[in-house]
Amino acid sequence: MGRNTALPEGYERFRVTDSTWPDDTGCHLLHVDMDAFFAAVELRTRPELADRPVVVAGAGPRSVVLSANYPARRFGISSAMPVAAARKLCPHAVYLPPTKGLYSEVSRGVMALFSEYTPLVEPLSLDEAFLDVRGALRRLGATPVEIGSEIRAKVESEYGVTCSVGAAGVKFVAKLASGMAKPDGMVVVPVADTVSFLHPLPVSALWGVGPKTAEVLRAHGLATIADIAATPPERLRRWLGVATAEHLTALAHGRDERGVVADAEEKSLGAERTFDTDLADRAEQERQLLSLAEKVAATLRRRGLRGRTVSIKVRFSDFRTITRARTLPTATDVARTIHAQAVTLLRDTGAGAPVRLLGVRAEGLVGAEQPEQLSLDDARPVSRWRDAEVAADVARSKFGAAAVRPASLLRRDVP
DNA sequence: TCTGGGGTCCTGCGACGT
DNA sequence: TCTGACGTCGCAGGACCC
Repeated sequence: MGRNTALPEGYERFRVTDSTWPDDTGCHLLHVDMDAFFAAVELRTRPELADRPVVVAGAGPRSVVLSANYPARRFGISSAMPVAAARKLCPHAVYLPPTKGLYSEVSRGVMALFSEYTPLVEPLSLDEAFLDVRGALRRLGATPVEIGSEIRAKVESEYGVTCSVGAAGVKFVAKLASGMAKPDGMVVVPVADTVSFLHPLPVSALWGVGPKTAEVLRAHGLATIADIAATPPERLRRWLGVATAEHLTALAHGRDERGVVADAEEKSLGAERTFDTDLADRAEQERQLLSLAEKVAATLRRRGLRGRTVSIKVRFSDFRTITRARTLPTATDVARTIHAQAVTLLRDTGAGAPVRLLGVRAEGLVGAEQPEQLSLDDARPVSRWRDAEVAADVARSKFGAAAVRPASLLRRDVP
C-alpha cells in the first residue's frame, strides 16, 4: 500500500501512456504495488460499491483503517488512521470488516503470476513485490515496459484488482516510481535520469526517513533529496548516526546496491493483541499471554521453525511501551515453554498497571530440523508437551481453530 | 484523530571472557 | 592479584516499513 506520492509537477515525462514511454533501457527492477488492495479485493464481490467510499477496518473501538479505496481517500481517509477519525471525515462511507485469509489467498496467486516471469520475486508484504526481470528481458525478447504492462493486464483480468508498476535501475527508485504511478499506472525512471528524478523530491520520499528523521533533517535546513546529496557525510553522521547517514547519502546519489532477494529467511515471528478495554487483572493478562504463546508456537511448528529468544511487549494505558526478552538454552516451538518465559518476563517488570496491548515474539529463529540440545532433567516433560501440542495442531487442521484449546482459555470467551 | 499488527534494523549499554 | 582494553553477546528502546 506504500506511501502515496502523487506524480509531482513536471514528472509527467516519466509516465507510461498508450503512445509514449521513457527510455527503459537498464530498468530491469520492477516494483509492483496493488492499488488499495484489501478494499479492491472486497469490491470484487460488491461491484455496486465501486464508486462509493469503502473502508476495510476492524469493528473494535480501537481499530484502525486497513485499506481505503480511492473515493474514500478523497475524504482524507488513509490506512492506519483510527476508525473513529475516519468516521468523522466520512460517516457515509461503507465500512467492511476484513475477510480472514482472503487477501493472503489472492496475494499468493498474484505472486505466483509474477514468478511466471522471473524466479527473482521479493514480496515486501501481501500487496507488493520487487521483481528482477533481467533474465525475462532476454528470454522473452521484451522490454521492461512491455513486461510491466503485461503483468498489470494479467493481474486485472485474472484477479479482478489493479496494480501500479515502477521500473528503474535500482530498487528504491522503482518503489518511488510505483507510488507515483498510482492508481492503475506505470512510471519508468530512465537510468540516466535517476538523480534528476530524485533531487527535487522531499527528504521524506527516501526509504528510511520517517517523521523523526525528517524532523532532524528539517531542523538542519534540509528539505529535499538534493539537500542531502549536498551535505558532507560527516555532518549527516553526527546528526543521524553512522548507518542511517551512509544509507541516506547513497540513496540521495541514486546508489542502491541491494539486489532482489527471493526466499529471505525470517528473523522473528510474533503475535500481539490490543484489548478493547485495558486489562488490569494480572491473571487475565497471563491468560492472554497463553493465547498469544499458543498462536506463536503453532506458527513456528507450521513453518518448521524454533525460536531461541522469547520477548514480550507491554503497552500501558498511557501508550508507554516496554519490551523484555530472555534467551533460552534451547530453541523451542512449544507454547508451554514460551508462555512460561513470557509470564516470568511480565512478572519481572514488577508493574501491575493496566495494559492496552500484550505481545509475544520468538526471535533467533532456527530450523526445527536442527537437533535440540536437551538437558536430561527437563527433556522428557517438554517433549511430552510438544507431542500434545502437535496432536492439537492435527485436530485443529481437521476440525477448525476452536477445536482444541488449553483448559485455561476455555473459562471465558477468549478469541 | 488518538494511535493495529506484523515485521526489520540500528544504537547504546552492560555483562562477560580473554 | 588487580586492572584496563577489546570483542562479543544479550537486552531495551526507538525508528521505520507496509
